[in-house]
Parts: sequence; structure tokens; C-alpha cells
Amino acid sequence: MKKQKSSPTIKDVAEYAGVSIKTVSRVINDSSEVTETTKKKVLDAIEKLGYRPNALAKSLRIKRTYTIGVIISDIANSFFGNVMKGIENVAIKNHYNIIFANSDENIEKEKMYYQFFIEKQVEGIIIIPAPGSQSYLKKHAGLIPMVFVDRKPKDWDGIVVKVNNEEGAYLLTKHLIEVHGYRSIVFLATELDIDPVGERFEGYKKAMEEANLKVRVIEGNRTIEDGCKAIEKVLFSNKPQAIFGCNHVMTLGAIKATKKYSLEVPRDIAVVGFDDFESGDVLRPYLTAVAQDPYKMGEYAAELLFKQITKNEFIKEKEIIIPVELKFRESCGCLYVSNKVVS
Amino acid sequence: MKKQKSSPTIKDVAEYAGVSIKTVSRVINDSSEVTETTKKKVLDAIEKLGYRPNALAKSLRIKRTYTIGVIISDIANSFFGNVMKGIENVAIKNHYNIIFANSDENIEKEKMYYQFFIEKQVEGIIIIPAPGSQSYLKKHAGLIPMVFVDRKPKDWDGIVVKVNNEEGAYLLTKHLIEVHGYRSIVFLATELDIDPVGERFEGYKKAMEEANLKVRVIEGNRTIEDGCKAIEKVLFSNKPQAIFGCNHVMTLGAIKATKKYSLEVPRDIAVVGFDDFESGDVLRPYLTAVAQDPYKMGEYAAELLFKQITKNEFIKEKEIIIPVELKFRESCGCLYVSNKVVS
DNA sequence: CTGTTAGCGCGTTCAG
DNA sequence: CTGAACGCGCTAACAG
Repeated sequence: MKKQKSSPTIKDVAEYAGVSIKTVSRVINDSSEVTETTKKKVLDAIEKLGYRPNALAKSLRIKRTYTIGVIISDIANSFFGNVMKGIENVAIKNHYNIIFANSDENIEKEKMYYQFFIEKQVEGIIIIPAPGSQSYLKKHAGLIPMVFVDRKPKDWDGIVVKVNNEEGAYLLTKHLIEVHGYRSIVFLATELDIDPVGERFEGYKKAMEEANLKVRVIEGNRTIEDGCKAIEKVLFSNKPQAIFGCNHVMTLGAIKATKKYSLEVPRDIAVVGFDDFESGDVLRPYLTAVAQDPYKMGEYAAELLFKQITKNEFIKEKEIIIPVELKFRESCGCLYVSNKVVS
Repeated sequence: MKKQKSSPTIKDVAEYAGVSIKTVSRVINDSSEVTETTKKKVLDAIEKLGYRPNALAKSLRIKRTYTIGVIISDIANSFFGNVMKGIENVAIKNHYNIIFANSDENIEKEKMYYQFFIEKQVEGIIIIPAPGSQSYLKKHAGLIPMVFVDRKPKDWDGIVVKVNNEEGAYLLTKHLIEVHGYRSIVFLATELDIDPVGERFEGYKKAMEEANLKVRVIEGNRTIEDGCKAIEKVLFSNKPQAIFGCNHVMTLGAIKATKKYSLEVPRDIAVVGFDDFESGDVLRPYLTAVAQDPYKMGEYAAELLFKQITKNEFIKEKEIIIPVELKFRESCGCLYVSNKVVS
């Protein structure tokens, strides 16, 4: 008969050390008020038995899990990977662990994970909301601290850490119009009902309308290939002078389309976008873009969450805006030489 | 006096519905063997009270947490983001949640998270090992199913899902030598004691030595800027004909260095590397690289883990090799036109 | 088909 | 300074 090898409990340690359970508990947690000799005995027993406290039992008892839940809309996207890294950094500083979820931009998956997280007794939740309605949150309103990142939830009034999408897009579009004199500019969107995409469109639209120019949007869906296909169509019938990609994937899609038909950026057509990325400053054309700082966004969001969890603080501001930075490089038509030592 | 608003328990539900605790438990779990009417009463009570089962208490009782732990070495790296996505995909299919950790390539952090995971009673662990020794695992040897990804752990004999780094680097180096006739090729490494980097170096070395060429390595550390600085130094004193970047960051660093001194890739110098990335096929120079499939690696690793967890299967193979794919584009000197419709 | 009772491993009164 | 007993919320015998 094979005896089930189960891990030693605090009781085993107590027996082995010849002390009571409480004493062991003290050594592990308080570490004070215990004689040095008995403390040593207990530590030896723990070592010998390979004892590890059971966090489940402890959490059940003290009603704290030291765990937060994080729902990311797409972890393969390096933008969100950086958000995650920022969150992790402040979580571990607060001695908290993270239960992770990838919603895949699917609201049903997000909802399911939210339920799991509640059942697992997380002490706070950070969400990058998927498109759709977050009204499922109403059921347990105010039950648990939450912070949203990058996008404002829909049908739910929550704290959100984001950038000024409208302003960023407005300024970059204005640059295209005023500095380079472009008059036909296409906005390449993914889905306009994703919060930041819509806001970026609004910024683009505002700049266009102020200059009495015609607004043109194309929805390009999610992948580089999708964006490429969407742009191909406008390259012949009514070729614009510039394309504004709503995120880095769409921007790359647009550039890919120009390459496909041997158009050169920015000579034949300009391409700019939201989101900077690591090769934007290295490969050609050097990308003109609105740069965000996702790592900082993650950190900030986590800090707001822990203010609620550990200090029980009430957060008045509902929207925290992290500044963007405009990177003027060559894909808009500017002259860019900062990479070079000699010209 | 503020009454602590704690969530309702199964007992509250039972009382509200006028049945016993066990009946409620049955409705939640078995869902069988219960009269329709009482079932309805219980469901109503659950709805009314906003009851959510406490997974902690359940786990403590049944000794299963339906949770695995994942330690990623750097989640901001999109390669590992894709690994993570693959893991998540099969985890949720098995109805498992993930506790996430980012080790930041720091072995001490990895070790600390491993301890946390054990205390939180995870049923399995996936690790992308940080450089250093994984000997800390010996303490609780065989306690829990584990799978490693991308890199073999050190001082520990574990199952690892990886690619054939040596062969990939060997074939690409051979291509450089035989097709393009380059004779001076520099290998730009991060840290040679990171398992795959060392293996890639071996592949490069083998190809060089077979052709009686001189092996040259530079260690470039972690960022694009680091790689750039490291390459700058060899651009004047003894300029090589080609550079082999050990990963996509070093490859970009090398290209950045060439740009800085107005060298054109591949006309003045060729640059190739390990790891393909999303803009490698879109921006110039189109990158020649050894492409891995990180998503698949994550999926595979998770599948191996769940074979151990849910089917108690013993995994004989210690090394699972996912095939790589060589992408011959233009940065090596090849003619690349696949992107274009007309030439 | 349903109710009672005893733990899961730990922290914490309340005595000693 | 230490030990026994209880309970966190839930499931699993074992009865009824």
C-alpha cells in the first residue's frame, strides 16, 4: 500500500520539536516573545521536515490572501507586457502575488475570470477592459478595489489610468497638416468602439475639421495583415497623402501595404501612428509616432490599487492621465538624423 | 459602529433557503440528486444573497487549487508574452488559473516566487529559468510537476521545451559563409551562460570552425543600446562582413550601430539574428533570422504539465524540441521580394 | 433524497 | 512565556 506523501503541517513540526502549535506559529509569524533555545528547536524541526506553511489555510483564517487579480486583454502585445511588468513590480514590493488572466479581447472571458478572481478571494483587481460592456460588475458593486488601465470600462464608473489619446492624435494630425501640408489623411482604426481608438479618432477628426479637411476612416481589424489589406484598397482609387495608424499594429500594416506596391514612405506616402515600439527608432522608415509609457501606466495603476487595499484610501480622481510624447522621426516626412554621428 | 460587511457563506444560503448546508453544496457541485423545487429555492437564495463560493475553503478541503504557477524571466519581452499566451490558453481549457511571476532574469526573485507558489499550493509550475543555478529545487525534489521553457535549468534535471538553438545558428551561419561568402562574422551575445545563447554560440562556432574561420564573440548585455555600443567598437578597428545577433534585441542593437555610422545593411555589412519579430517583415532592412514559435512553445509546455497534473502521466523525454524556421530576407544580402506584388 | 458531524491547516482567544 | 480548544468556509462520510 502506497502511503500518500502529504506535506508536513504545523502540527507535525510542533510534535517533532516537542512544543505546542502556538509556539511554532509564533516563530513563523511574530518571531518575537520566544526563547532563543525553543526558537532554534522549532527552526530545526522546520528544516528537518521540510515544512512550508499552507498559505490557503492561513488566508482562510486571517481573511487576507495577499493576492491581486490582473486581466490583460492581450499579453502577446508588448505594450500590455510592459503594463504587466509595471504592475508586477509594485505588487511584489507590497508582498502581493498576482493571479493572471488573458481575456483575448473577449468580454465573456473577462467576465468569467472576474468570477474566478472573486472566488479566489483576491484583494483587488486590475483590468484592461475588453470591448463590450462591463456591466457585469454591477452585481457586486464596490465589493473590491479595482483599477482599469488604458481603456475606460463601459457602463461602469471606475478608476482608469490612461493617456490623453485625443490630444496625442490631435497634435500629430495637426503636425501632418501644418508642417507637411498634407490635405488627405486616412485614419486606420481597429475597432472604433474600443475606448482609446475612438478617442484617437476624435483627435484626428478635430484636427481635420479645424482645417476643413475631409475625414476618412477605415476599420482594419486586429492583425498587421488585416491593416495591410484595408489600406491596399485606398492605394489606387483615391490615394491619400498620409495614413494615421491607430496603434502600432495598424501602422505596420499600413507600411506593409505601401511596400507591397513599391511605394516609398514618406516620399510617396506618409505613415504615422499611435504607439512607439522598439524597432521604430532602428529600422526604416524611422517611425513618427505618439509614444506612451506602458510600464509607468502599470506601476501607477498598481499604486492606486494598493492605496485602496492597504491604506483603505478613497481615490477621488476617476481618470489619471499619463502624458504622451510625440516622436518626430522620418515616416511623416521630417528629416531625422539623431541616430547618426556624422551626416 | 460599522458592521463589517463580509460575504455570505454557504451557511447563510442554507438558512435563507431553509435547507441544510449539504444540499446547497450539492446544488453548487454535483447538481444531481436534488429535487427541482429545492434546487430552485437554493438558486434563488444564492441569487438574492449574492453568494459566491469561497475557493480557498474549498481548496483547503479537497486539496486541489486548480492553479498553476508561471515564472517568466521578462514579460515585457514579446517573445515571452507569446509563451505566456500559449500557457494561458491551455490552462483555461483545463479550468486552471495561473499565478504569475516576473523574475526579471534574477535568480533570487525566481527562488522567492517558487517558495510563494509552493505555499499557495499550486499544482504545477512552469519556469523560464533565470541565469544562475536552479539547485534550490533540490530541497523539495519531485514534490510537484514542473516544466521549463526556452532554457534548460542549471544543476537540476527537468523537462524543458525549447528549440534547436545550435542547429538554427549553425544553419544560418553556414548560409552566411556558403551563400554570401562572408569570412569575418561576429557573434553578438547577451550573456553566454544563458542556456540558449550559449547553444546558439556553439552553432555559430561549429559553422565557423568547419570553414576554418576565426570565431569572434562580443558580449552586448541586455538592451538595444547595449548591443549598439558593443558593436560600435568593432566597426572601425576591424570591421566584420556580417554580425549574428543572439536574439532580436541584440540584432536591433547591431543594426542601430550600423545606422549610426551611415553603414547600409546589407550593402556595407550584413546583420542577421535569432528571433523573428513582427516588424522584421515590414520595416527595412527586412530581417534574415531564425524564427521560433513562442506561442506553440507555451502551449506545449502547458500540455506537458497538465499531463502530469491531471493524468498523473510520467514524461520520459527530458527535452522537447520545437522546430525553428529560417527566414531568408534581405539583411543577409539575399534578394527579397515576397512583399511586393510587382517589381 | 436530505441532514449531521468531523475535519482540511492555521491563527487566536483564554487559561495556565 | 506556553498549551488546549475553537472556528475560518467548505466537502465527505455516515446516517436517516
